[in-house]
Formats: sequence, structure tokens, C-alpha cells
Amino acid sequence: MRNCVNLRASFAFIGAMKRTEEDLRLINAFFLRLEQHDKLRAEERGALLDVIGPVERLPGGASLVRTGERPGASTLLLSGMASRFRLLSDGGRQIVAIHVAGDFVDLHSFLLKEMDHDVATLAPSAIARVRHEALEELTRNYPHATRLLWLLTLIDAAIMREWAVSLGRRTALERMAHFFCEIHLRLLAVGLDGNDTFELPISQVTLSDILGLSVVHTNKQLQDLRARELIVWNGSTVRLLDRERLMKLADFDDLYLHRRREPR
Amino acid sequence: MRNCVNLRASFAFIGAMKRTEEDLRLINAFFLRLEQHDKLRAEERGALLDVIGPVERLPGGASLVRTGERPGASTLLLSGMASRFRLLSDGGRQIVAIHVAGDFVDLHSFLLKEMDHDVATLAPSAIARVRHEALEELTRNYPHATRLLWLLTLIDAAIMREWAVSLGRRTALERMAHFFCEIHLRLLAVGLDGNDTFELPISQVTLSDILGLSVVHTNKQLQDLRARELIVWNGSTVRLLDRERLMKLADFDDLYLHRRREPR
DNA sequence: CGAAGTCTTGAAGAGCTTCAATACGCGTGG
DNA sequence: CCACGCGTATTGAAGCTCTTCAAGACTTCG
Repeated sequence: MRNCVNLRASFAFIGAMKRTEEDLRLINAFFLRLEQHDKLRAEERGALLDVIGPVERLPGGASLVRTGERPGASTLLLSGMASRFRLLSDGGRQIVAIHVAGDFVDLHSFLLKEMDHDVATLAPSAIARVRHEALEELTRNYPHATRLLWLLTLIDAAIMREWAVSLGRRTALERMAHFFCEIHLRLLAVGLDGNDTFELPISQVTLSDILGLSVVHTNKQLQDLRARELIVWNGSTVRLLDRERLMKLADFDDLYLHRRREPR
Repeated sequence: MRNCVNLRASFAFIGAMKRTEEDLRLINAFFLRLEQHDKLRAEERGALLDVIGPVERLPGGASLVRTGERPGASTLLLSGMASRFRLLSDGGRQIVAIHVAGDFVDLHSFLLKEMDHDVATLAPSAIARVRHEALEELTRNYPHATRLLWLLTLIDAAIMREWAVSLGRRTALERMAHFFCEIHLRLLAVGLDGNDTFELPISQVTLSDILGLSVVHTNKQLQDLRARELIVWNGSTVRLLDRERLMKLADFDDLYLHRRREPR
């Protein structure tokens, strides 16, 4: 690979970095996510790995970056959960994305430069930063890996579109069912689902800000889903009791997640 | 430029193409749009121009691509207006993006491969296709131009996020005011606004599908905006009577349009 | 000239928000 | 250790926002 030396040179700290087994396991979530969509060549894996900063652990509710800031790095979420949201002048809040392990949470700040929303963890999480200079170098030397990173932002956008469809045209109940279907499939992709059961470490307040509903109504619709024996959600674990019926209720079609593995 | 010959070779038809003055003027909307965000070097302009297929003219309501299809090219909108939308099983429709002259309407299909929504013109429009092979070649040889194309998709996503905020947390009136503010600034960027007056060739039905409202309610909120002497909209041209007050009503902040010109 | 699309208005009712109050679990400091 | 505060979940009731249904006027177009 041309310029491989340059790449290393601009991130001397990384070259020196020893990763623990545990850190490598965490970072693997990201590769799992990428390889869900296309094959990576060994040198691409290497180049990407080189670019990932040290693993950091954060508590839930930690702010990663705020509106108006110009971060010098983007954040990879390796475990836990994070949200991106806009605060409104009337005190309201709309969550515009939920991220799970393996997601490149704010990759878009690499090119947008200035943040137009906030990012925060929703639960204790492990993250790693990737400096924007390193990403730029990557775009010069690894066009295919670049396209895959671009793809990740395109899939985020596709999810965003689906949320807009939910917010604009689905009832509260359908919307909620749709969200559970989506998060289930996204966790499945990175191996965090077992038997239609997964961890969802968020409160009903957070869910309201995802669905664009009041907390009261969120609670009532949730009871409805429970009464229909579609889901169980005590504390932090969700169990989908009848995925078929849930998907039907939500009018769910997984096309927008673009899960197919193919050359990109 | 390395591989410049390859690039030409793979699009022999382009090399032979003679552009009329009018076509070049139309294509310029795209460059205007790109250069709003960063400078382009002459060779990048050339490479991009080479990749743009012949200009085609379409009537309003023409379908460009449908859900489930795998287009071999992406569409540049050079004049007119287009929308991207999802059709729901109950017959409902949610528009997830509006595009104006200079927008790369479905650039995302380059990497997503399979369309998860429909695209259609809203008015008589001029378009040009860019083949995906040509885009791939571009990603290999012009990393900076690639980043700018990526940026366009990121700004589309930023707009999408803002729409989600509107759909989730703004009232019908605020939402409508917000939309008028946005479209005004976007048309301004490509020189299609004169004195807070611009063409908006869409019906109230279409506006409803943008705002996630019923036509009846859209009509009533529109009357409200008119009664407050904020906008005039007869037939096809919109005039903003008091941009300041309109922006205040909408809680509008143009940050998400990322209009600043800077190195990307 | 009829058909189809658009804009408009009124009225009834569904869906959702807001307000208010209770209960529960958790961690903290007295 | 318990009291307290805080965040969370829950429930009932009132009321507002928005949808749905229905109908009329207007324009465009074949």
C-alpha cells in the first residue's frame, strides 16, 4: 500500500499502542459491523485498526460532543449505547439516532466539521476516537475502505429516513413496534441478541424522545404492546414474544438496513 | 492525474459529448452547489464534468427510480424539483427529501445499491445521470472530490435529521414555517431566490406529505401563516413577507445546512 | 362538457398532550 | 440505619391538536 508509512507516521502514538485482548474484542464489533456489508481486505483491516485510538470507558449519560463544537476526531462505539439528539428552545428534545456497539457514532463530523446536534452515551459504554487527519489520510490511500465508511453514514441516513416515515405517518403504537423491530435487527448484526432477547438500557423518557411522544402516552402504548403479548420489557431487558406479529403491526421491512453483503 | 485515461476510456461516450451552452449553464448549478462548501481544483471540476452524462429533460411527476430497484447511475438534478418518498401499505406517503437544482438526488444509491424509497420529479426538470462505475473510478483517483460528494450525502442526512426534529417535536405551524425557511435558503444558495421570492411548484397535497399532516390541516395552517402576514403563496411562487418573524416562529437555525465554505 | 385534481370550509371525533397525583427503587447524607 | 431526594413508572382526567368525513367552488385538460 502506498503511503502506509505516512499513515503510521502521522499517528506515532498508535504504532506504539499495545491492545489488550479485551480491547481487541471490543474493537471487533466495528469490524463485524463493516463486514456485514462487504468484505474487507487484510490491508484495509490493518489500516483501519491503525487509525483507531485507545479504548476508553465512559459511564451512561456522558456527553461525547455538543452542538456547535468542531471535534478533531470521530467516535467509534464499541459497547453500550449512545444517542444523538437536538435540544429545542422550548426545552423539548428529539433523539435523531440511537447507536449500538460497532457504530461509528459521529463519523459525519469528519466532513461536516461543525456539529449540528449533541451526542451522549445512554449507558456505560466503551468507545475509541479516530482522528480526522487519519480519516483524511485513509481517503487518500484506501478508496474501498473509504467507500465502506461512507456507506456507514448512508445507512445511518437510511435509518433516519425510516424514522421520519415513522414520525410522520405511523401511529404511536406502530412507531414503537417499529423501533423495537429495528433495534432488534441492529443488535442481532453485532451478536447482541439471544433468542429475541436483548439489553435496552434506556428509560421510557428516552424512548419518548425517540418516538416524538409524551412520556405518558409512551407508557400507555407500551402497556398496549404488553397487553397484546408482543413484548416484555422489565428494567433493562427486552424480549420480543412474537416477532412476526410485531413486524406486521409496525409494517416493518428491513430493506432500509441494507444488511446484504456485496461489493460496494 | 493517474488513471485519467482509464476514466475517459470507461466513458467513451462522454469524451465525444458536445455540451450546448444551455446544458453547461444547467450543469453549473451542481458546481455552484459544491463550491458553496469548499473550493474545487480545476482538475477536479474536469473529472466531475467528464463523469456527468447527457442532460435530459423530464416532465413533472416523472419517476426516476423506485423502491427495490438497483440503479446503475445516480441522478443529478439541474433544474426543477424532485422528491424522495416512501409509500406505506395503508396508502399513506411520507416525503423524506425535497431536492432543488444542483442537488445530487440519489447519490446514496451508489453505495446502498438497492433503493429503499422512490424518487420522482415534482415539476418539469432537467437531470443528468452519473454512472456508478464512473463514481467508483472517481473515488480511486480524486479523494478530495470524493469527500465533497460524501459531504453532499451528509448534508442530505443533516436535513433529514432536522425534518425528524420537526416531525417529532414541532407543531404543524412551526413545521410549515420551518420548511419555508429551509427551502428559501437552499434556493438562495443556487441563485433561485430573488427578494425573498421563489418558485415552489408543489401542491398542498405534496406539502402535507412533507410535513406529515392531512391536507385539511395543512390548508388551515397555511391560512394561519397568511393571516399572520408571514407568507404569500399563490399558485407557484412563494414570497416571504417577514423572514425574521418566520424564522423565530419556526425556531429556525441554519447551522444544519452547513453552508460555510471551508477545506473538507 | 365531463373528469380529475386542487383549494377551501365546517363539523365530529380520535389521538395525543398536559396536569396532577401515587408508587417504587436507588443512592446519599445525616 | 433511616430519611430524603431524585429519577422512573404508572394511572386518571381534561382538553387541545390534528384527522376524517363530507361537500362545494374553481381550474385544467382531453
